Amino acid sequence: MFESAPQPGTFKGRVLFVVRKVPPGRVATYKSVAALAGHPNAWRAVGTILKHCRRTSVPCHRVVNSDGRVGKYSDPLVKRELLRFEGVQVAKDRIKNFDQLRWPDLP
DNA sequence: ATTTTGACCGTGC
DNA sequence: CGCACGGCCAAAA
Repeated sequence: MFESAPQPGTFKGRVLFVVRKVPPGRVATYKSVAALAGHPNAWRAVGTILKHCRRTSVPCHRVVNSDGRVGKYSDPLVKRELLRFEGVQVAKDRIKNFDQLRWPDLP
């Protein structure tokens, strides 16, 4: 029921820690999360990890694809709704103003 | 332990 | 816009 706290030292733990920091109304990419977690090329693994992560502990709905598409979810419809509820506008599986909503901020 | 799969990314046609 | 390939990492088979 209660998820264990992110274990620092494991890649998984750092990934969850990073995703937790994503502010509401903003979105992060799998690639960025991987980079912040210390493995710049492990974006694919990030997807695998977030899949295991069920709602409630981590806002995994704020992690999207690099090209601005919303990406998969246990229930894609729910993901769009959650984002929309936080003020993120989505049209055709695409995030509007993607570069501006990205977190961390684009250089 | 080895092989396959996948909530991905980038390039190319 | 669409589709095909290659690449990388962790989890599942």
